[in-house]
Amino acid sequence: MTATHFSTKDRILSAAEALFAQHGFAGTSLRQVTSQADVNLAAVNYHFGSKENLVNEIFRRRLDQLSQERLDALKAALAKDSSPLQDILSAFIRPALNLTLDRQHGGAAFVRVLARAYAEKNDRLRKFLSDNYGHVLREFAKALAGQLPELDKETLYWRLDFVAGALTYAMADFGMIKRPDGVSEKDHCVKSAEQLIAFAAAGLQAD
Amino acid sequence: MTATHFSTKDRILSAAEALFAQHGFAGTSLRQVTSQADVNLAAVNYHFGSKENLVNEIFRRRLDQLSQERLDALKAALAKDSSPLQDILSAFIRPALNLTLDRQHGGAAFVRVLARAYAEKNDRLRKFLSDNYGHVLREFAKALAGQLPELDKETLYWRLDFVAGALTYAMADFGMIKRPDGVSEKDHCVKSAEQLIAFAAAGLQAD
DNA sequence: GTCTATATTTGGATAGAC
DNA sequence: GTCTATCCAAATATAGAC
Repeated sequence: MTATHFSTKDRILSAAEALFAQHGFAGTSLRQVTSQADVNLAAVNYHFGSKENLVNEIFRRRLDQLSQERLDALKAALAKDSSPLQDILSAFIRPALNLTLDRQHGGAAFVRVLARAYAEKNDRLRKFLSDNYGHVLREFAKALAGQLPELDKETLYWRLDFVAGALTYAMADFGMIKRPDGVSEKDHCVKSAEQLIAFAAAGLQAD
Repeated sequence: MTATHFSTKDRILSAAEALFAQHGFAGTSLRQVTSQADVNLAAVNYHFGSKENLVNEIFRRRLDQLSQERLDALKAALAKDSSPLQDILSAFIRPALNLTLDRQHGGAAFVRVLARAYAEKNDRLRKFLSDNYGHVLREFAKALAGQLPELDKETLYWRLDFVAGALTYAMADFGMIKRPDGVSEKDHCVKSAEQLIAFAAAGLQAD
């Protein structure tokens, strides 16, 4: 396979990701997917077995990479002499927000798929995500707890939930903030990350 | 109509709200709705014209009340000699979290419907919400700006987005935090509000 | 306003040729 | 691995009796 060739499987994944981002899982038909991917209707069931499994594969393709980037960044932050809160938060937040930059490869669409997944609260999908990627969150909770020794565990978990909510919201571009015309996408993303890290660090350290 | 009588229309609204919360808009069929409401399949189209209009009516029923409660609480907070940040945030956050307590009347389900609405990013629905309830958010932004004079407008809007995200996330119970067995629902809600207000106030005041 | 019955469309999935 | 054709279930919506 050359660098410019995309297999039927890849084309289906990318088309499905874009459509799921726009219309949701239930709101997207396999006919739309195969049409946009320019493959035959039967191809989805051939390559993925079912619509549900196609959804799982979309998550796997993105989250394997995102988790690795987050853990690598966390490791680097913890390896330093001091590991300020901001560096740990940065390790969690920046790789996620960077996905929103990746329009070329559909990362931006995936971010919205992820936000939908939270809203859907599909039990099987949640179990899939928890089983496969829950350990990443636990690593970060542990690292943050180390920097906030005065905080009781319960409060820490509350606040981590709030950070996750703010991040999801910011990533999926739900809010009022729109990128101004003069600002590049990359600069906007960097700014988002800085703003969120400062906000989250202060919130985590509230009295 | 007596206090204990619920019209076909009301029963449809409540059943639809509960089902939309659980399975999403596209994921819920009118057959499920009419079956759960114990009305005939044809009743939805008779009373609401279409599925889409049924969705809008669900939002109208809840948001008219929520917006009024928020604005009343804001007015009360601003009428006092001093209006600390926490009181303004409380006016925004508590009425929303109180909805999660209202299991009797389905408010808890609506909260998740609202979270879905953000994720859906349905343009017609977003316009409906912005047109009808956008002024509430602007009132709060103005009030908060008055308490944070040193903050530039752009940063304020960023942080408001983060607060909205954290609130949505907390309300819809997406995160890791689960209500412990020994704690009543009401206590859990009060605790959520306190935690979020403290977190948001600190975040808003970050350097 | 409510019912039964049904028209019409659309969806996921599969069989079987190539 | 890919295609056409098709099955079958489920969906929205409507027509017309009561």
